[in-house]
Amino acid sequence: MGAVKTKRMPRAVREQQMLDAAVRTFGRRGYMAASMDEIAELAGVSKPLVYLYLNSKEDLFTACIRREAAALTEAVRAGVRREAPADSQLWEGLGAFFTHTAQNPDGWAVLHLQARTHGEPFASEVAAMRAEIVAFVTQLILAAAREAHRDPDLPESEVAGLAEALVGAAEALADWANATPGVTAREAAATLMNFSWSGLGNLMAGRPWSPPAGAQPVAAHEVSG
Amino acid sequence: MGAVKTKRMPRAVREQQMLDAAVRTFGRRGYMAASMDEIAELAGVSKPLVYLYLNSKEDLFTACIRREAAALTEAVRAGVRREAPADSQLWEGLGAFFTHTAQNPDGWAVLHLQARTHGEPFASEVAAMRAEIVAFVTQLILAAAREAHRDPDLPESEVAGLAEALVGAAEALADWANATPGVTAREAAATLMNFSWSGLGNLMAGRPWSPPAGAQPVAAHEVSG
Amino acid sequence: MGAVKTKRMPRAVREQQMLDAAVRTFGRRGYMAASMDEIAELAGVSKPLVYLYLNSKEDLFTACIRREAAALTEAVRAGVRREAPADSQLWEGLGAFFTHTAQNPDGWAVLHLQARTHGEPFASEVAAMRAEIVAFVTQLILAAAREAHRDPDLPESEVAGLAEALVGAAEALADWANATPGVTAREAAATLMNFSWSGLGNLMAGRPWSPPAGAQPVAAHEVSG
Amino acid sequence: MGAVKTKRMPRAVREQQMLDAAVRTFGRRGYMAASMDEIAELAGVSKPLVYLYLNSKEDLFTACIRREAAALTEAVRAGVRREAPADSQLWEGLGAFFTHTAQNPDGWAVLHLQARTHGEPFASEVAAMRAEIVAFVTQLILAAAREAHRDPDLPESEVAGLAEALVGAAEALADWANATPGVTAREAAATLMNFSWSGLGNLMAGRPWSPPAGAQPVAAHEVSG
DNA sequence: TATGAATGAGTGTTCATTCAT
DNA sequence: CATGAATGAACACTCATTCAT
Repeated sequence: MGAVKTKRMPRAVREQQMLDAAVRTFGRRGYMAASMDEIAELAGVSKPLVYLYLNSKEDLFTACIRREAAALTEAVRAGVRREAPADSQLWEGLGAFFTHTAQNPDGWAVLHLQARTHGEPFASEVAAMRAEIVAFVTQLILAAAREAHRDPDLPESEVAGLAEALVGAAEALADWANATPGVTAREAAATLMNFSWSGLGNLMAGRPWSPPAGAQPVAAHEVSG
Repeated sequence: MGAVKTKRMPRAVREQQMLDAAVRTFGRRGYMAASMDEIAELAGVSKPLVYLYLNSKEDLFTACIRREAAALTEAVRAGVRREAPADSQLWEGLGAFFTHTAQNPDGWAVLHLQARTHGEPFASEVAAMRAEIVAFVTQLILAAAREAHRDPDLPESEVAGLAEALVGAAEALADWANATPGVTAREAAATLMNFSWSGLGNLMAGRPWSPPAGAQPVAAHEVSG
Repeated sequence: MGAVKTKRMPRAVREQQMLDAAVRTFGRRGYMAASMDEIAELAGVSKPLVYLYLNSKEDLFTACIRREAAALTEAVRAGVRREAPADSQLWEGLGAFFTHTAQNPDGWAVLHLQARTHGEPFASEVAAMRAEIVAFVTQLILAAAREAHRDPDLPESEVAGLAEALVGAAEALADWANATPGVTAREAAATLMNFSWSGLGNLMAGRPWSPPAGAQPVAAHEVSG
Repeated sequence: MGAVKTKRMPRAVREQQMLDAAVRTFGRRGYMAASMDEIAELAGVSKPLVYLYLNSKEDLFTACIRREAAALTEAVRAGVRREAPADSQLWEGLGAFFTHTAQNPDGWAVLHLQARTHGEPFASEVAAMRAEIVAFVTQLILAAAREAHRDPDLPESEVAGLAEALVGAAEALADWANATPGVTAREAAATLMNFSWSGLGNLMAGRPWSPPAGAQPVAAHEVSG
């Protein structure tokens, strides 16, 4: 199952192989239960090489967190057209988010489960990424208020709480979609848009949210597949 | 800080002391980083006694999960008047939930962080509790539809997704409230009710949700205290 | 060659067994080349027990140094009659010193070779013991001057240097006596008394130093053996 | 602080750079704690080159011992006028010895501390050099006896012991002088001449040894500098 | 000549777990 | 009922050493 044993690779390539193996192992076993032996074997290299390139288990885990956090935020960023209306941006962002977490379950487990469970310095590493996302959602909510020609008389902390709730819901739905066969990224995004934009009250009243024309909730290749 | 060393306690009492120590240690250090030595010392007993009563680290952790899961579900159950309208029940349940998680941060960490991060058999143990809560919320949503005199033409899986989203949002807000000084259980519950019941769209339109008369968002003793 | 495997010893006894094994191993292999595995095996216990009782390799080595330093200074102290003339005291002290180092070659190696070669905190540990001995010799030299009814117009630092030289000569002769079959502690002591008390010049002139009546250069049992 | 990285040096030069780095590292860290990585980096070359030129860590250390032993004996030899009286030769030899050890503390540490502490084959390597010095001192003592027109009725082994004592005292004083600010090589030599030539007894009687006219206790360039 | 890439073997240390009392 | 004494098994980490280029 490990990578084919190829010898004499340039350092950059080997490092990525190691990070791949580490993300997979950390994501499945957890930070402490993962052994450097197992990671090295899965990467197809000897343990000393892992230490030569990545210094320590702690540094290796931190590198995993950073790489996966960057990949996730980049995926969301790339999926959102910043000039679109607020609900379109949210719809697109959620689509990109659920698509990415579905395609990278181990990376998602590292970020969402493992990094938060093993104290400093890992927790703050992933907290920084999460804060970035929460800030983005907060801006979206304020933009929606502006678009509705309303002063956001909601206090700051109230908006922060709403953004937290939305992000938390998205995280839970990502786990749920990964664990429930047959639920696509698009469906998860639609469920969350309905929930968050219309609210349960409106849903009950028969007024669901519907995707704006032209919004792209998931990557093109996913739709065609 | 450990329990005062008293001799000859009845078994049930000793066991609770051990579970107290274990929940605290597991919640703060994590499952793997917690050592049986530390737990035994914190409980004020010798290590062999922990093994005599609780068999193994795995069994001890499982016992922690079960006890904390039971305590949490019981707290929510006790906070909800089952004959009240759906939104009242949700409001009361959320109040009870945020109150309990705020008062039991270690137990909440065991359930929400540690138990889910260390594979089987712990993950399914806590998944069972979570499924129970999700099922309760699902029933609430269906009841709300009935109260609104609408057939729930929403497909089953759609409702399940909504319930997952709501529960996920609640979990995130519990962490947020615990980490943000000055946010009370009542405020967290109100934020989530607004978010989930009215939806962001209605909030923007100036139609927030407001607590029904007679609903108790938090346990009575909390209000009086 | 290891101690007979006896089970369930009281802690104090086991600790001495471990120190015995450690002194022997450190003395022969050196601090770094000695492995905790080897020490544990030689002591007839498992490695975790060594750690349980003695904490770390560093602490174990420090404990060895302290025990051997205490034993050596105690042996010298016990061999010297403090009310005797200065040269008698030196003669007795040297006898005790050479006897002890001959009977404890591993302990002597720990003190004289290993502890000084591996930096702090070991070096200062043994330096303290050595300083004590140098101070004792310094007092002896000053006492000799007083006995000769001379003001010691030798400057302080000069006397310190003489004491250093005498102690250094004793250390070298201890190694030499241990390495040269047939050289007894008594002979080594006599050689050094001649060298230091009479000086080469006097020896050449046919005026060697001779042991004062009643002085005991070596332990009684050694003489009879 | 390492040598400037210059390419294409002749082999002999590169080898000396490596030995310089090795002596410094071995002298400060000890044989086992010194890593080939550190030595290579300090020498400004890659690790394989060190192995190409010097074969192994053991061989490298042996080469260090040999070079430093040769340098020390050569320094002493160069400082002594072989046709002078015995005490002059000793005085000059000691001066050269203390000067050299003060100027080469790392080399002295290698010879006096490290090489003797790590077993064969290093111990016998340095023992050979030491034996040479002891033999030289033995000859000096016998020559002094001849000069005093006395048959050395001292037995061979007695003279050997005296030489051992003198050399041991010199070694200890070298360490002492290096560790004690303000003690010069000349003072150390004078102290040891007094101690060994006159003896404590004569010192007490007010008959110290005094340097013969024309004797050179330290290298000429030191005096002028 | 010179080196970046790579590893086998071993180190100190920890921990869950079990006896004998 | 309760514990001091003890260990098998594993883990993170390091280092001398060697290829392939």
